[in-house]
Amino acid sequence: MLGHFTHHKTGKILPTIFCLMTLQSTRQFNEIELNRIAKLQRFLERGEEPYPTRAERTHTISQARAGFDSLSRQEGFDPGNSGLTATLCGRLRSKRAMGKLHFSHIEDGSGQIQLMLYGNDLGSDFLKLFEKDYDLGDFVQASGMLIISKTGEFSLRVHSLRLLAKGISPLPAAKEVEENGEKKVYSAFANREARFRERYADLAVNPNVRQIFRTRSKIVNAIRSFLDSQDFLEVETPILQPLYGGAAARPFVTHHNQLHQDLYLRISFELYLKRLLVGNLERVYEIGRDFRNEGVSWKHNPEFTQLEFYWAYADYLQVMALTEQMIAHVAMQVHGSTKVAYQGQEIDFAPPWRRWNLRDAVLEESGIDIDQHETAESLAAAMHAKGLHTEAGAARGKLIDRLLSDFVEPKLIQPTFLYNYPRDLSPLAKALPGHPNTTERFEGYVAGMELCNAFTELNDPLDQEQRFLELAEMYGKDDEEKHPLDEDYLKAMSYGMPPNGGFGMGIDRLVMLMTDQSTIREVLLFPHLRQNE
RNA sequence: GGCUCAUUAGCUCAAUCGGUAGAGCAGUUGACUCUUAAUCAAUUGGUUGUAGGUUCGAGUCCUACAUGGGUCACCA
Repeated sequence: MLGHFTHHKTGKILPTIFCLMTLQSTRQFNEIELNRIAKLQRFLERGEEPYPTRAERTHTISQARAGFDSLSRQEGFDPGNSGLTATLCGRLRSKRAMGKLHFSHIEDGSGQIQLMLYGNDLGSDFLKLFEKDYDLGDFVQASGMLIISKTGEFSLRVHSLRLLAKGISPLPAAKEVEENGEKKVYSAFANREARFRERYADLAVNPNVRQIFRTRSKIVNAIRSFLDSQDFLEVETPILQPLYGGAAARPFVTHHNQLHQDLYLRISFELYLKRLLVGNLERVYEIGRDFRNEGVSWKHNPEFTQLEFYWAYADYLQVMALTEQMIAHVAMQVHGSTKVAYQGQEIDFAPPWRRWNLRDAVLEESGIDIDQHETAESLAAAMHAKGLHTEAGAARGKLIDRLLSDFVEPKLIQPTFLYNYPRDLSPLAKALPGHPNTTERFEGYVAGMELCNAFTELNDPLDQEQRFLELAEMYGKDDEEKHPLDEDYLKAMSYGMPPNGGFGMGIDRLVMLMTDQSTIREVLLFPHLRQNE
C-alpha cells in the first residue's frame, strides 16, 4: 500500500511502501522527520510494533541503583558481574557507537542510567539496527545486568532491548562540551517563546524546568497540610458565577445556552467563602483558579492560582501571624530553611516579618503624610508640589496606591506587612475602631512584589451595602470597571456573619519566590500565549 | 494600549559599508569493544517571521502586520 508524506519546503512527496498498514498524513514534515518516518516504516517491515500497547518494567532507574548499592555491600560482590538483572524503561538521551560496543543513556522519571550494548551480547545485526533505527528521544525498554563499567559508571549491560515509542520529531537537542576547562553549551532549548509554546519539549529536555513544577506541587501540598492542621476545611465554590466580585478586576464573560444566561468566570472566591461563614463553617479555604480579563505581565497571567481562607473570630493581626507561620512552613518544607535565594538576594521568611504602618511607610519614603490630606484634592496638591503628576479626578485611594507603588513597594525586599489601608481602597474591610477612614487591612510584600492581601472582614450588612453603593458611584462612570451589587451576598450577611479575618495570596507568585523565577510564565506549565499564525 | 529591541537550518548562533547566507550541535554515509550528549573522515539541510516598498542588487534600508522579550500604562 502506498502512503505519502509531504516535505514542508519542497512539497516533494515521499512515496513509501507499507506492508502492514497504510500511513498517511496531511502534516508537513522536514527532512529529519521524513527520515524518522522511514525508520518507523522499517520497524513495521520487520514485523515490530513501533508503538506497543504495553511496557514491562521491573525497576525505576533510581530503584535499580538503590538495589545495586545495597547488594554491593555484600561480601564477594563483583561490580562487573553483579548477577542483578533489571528491565528498565526510558527515553534515549544519548548514543555513542564504538563499533562493536555502543553506549547510550536512557532517562526515566527518576533519573538516568548508561546502557552498554555489546555486539557479543546482542548480535552485530541488532547493534547495527540500534545504530540506524533508534534515535534520541525514542522510548525504549532494556533488560540486562546492572554493572559498574571500567570507568566506574553505573550501567545496564543490555541483553535485550525493544522500542516502546518512536519519536518522529527531533527533540531540541542541547549539547554541552568541555573546551579548555570551560563548559560550552552548543545548543540549549532556551528560546522562551518556543519553550512555552512547546512546553512538553521544554520539560523533556530541561530537567531544571521539571524541578520547578515538582517544587510547585510541594508548595501547594505544604499549604494544604498547614491549613488542614489548623482545622481549616478545604472547599470548592463556583467558577462560573452570575455576578462577579471580591476584587477589582474585569471579568471574562461566557454564556449558558440552555439557560440563556450570561455567566462570569470568577475574579475571586471571597464572596462565596464568606457566605460559608454565615453557614457556620468557621474556617474555610480554597485553592483554585481566578480569571482576570486584564493585561499580561511578568507577574500577571489571565488565569492564576489563588489561595483564600476565612477564619471566624479572628482579626487581621491573627491572620498576619498565621501568614508568616504558613509561609515559613512552606519554605522549610521546600528548602529546609526559611532563607531563600531570589534573583541574587537572600530572603528570610522567618517570623516575625517587618510590620509597617502604611501611613508611616508613605511618609518615610515619599515625605507626604496622608493623614494631613483628608481629601483627594489636598493629597493631589501635595503630590504636585513634589513634582508628581496625577490623573485628574483620581480618588484619594488611587493616589495613595500610586504613592505606594512608586515609593514604598520597591523598597520592600524582605518580607513586610504594610497595614492599615485607607477605606476607599478596601470596600470589603472593616474600619479600624475610632478611625472611620482607615481599615484593618494588610498586604504582604516580598522582593518588591505584592504577595498577599488580608483584612478583618466587614460583617455589617448595612455598612457593606453603603460601601457597594459608594463603589458603584466611584467606578460607575467607567462601564468596564463597573461592579454589580451582589444582593444575595448582602442577604447572606443579613443572617449574621461572625467577625472574621480573611486572606488571599497568589500561589504563582509564591512559587516564583520559592523557585527563583523572575516571571510568572516560568512557573505556569502552560502560560497564556497569543495565537501564532 | 505606548515606547523599544528581536525574529536567519531541527536547536544555539554568525554574516563588516547594501554585494555569492555561514558555523557548532543533530541528521545522513563510513570507521572504531570502556565511551561520557566520544573521536576520525565525508556529506545533506535555507522563500532569512509575513506582505509590500526603495535599489542594478536587501538577512541588512523604509512601511504595515504577526509573535516574543524589555519597559511604561492599566490592575480599589
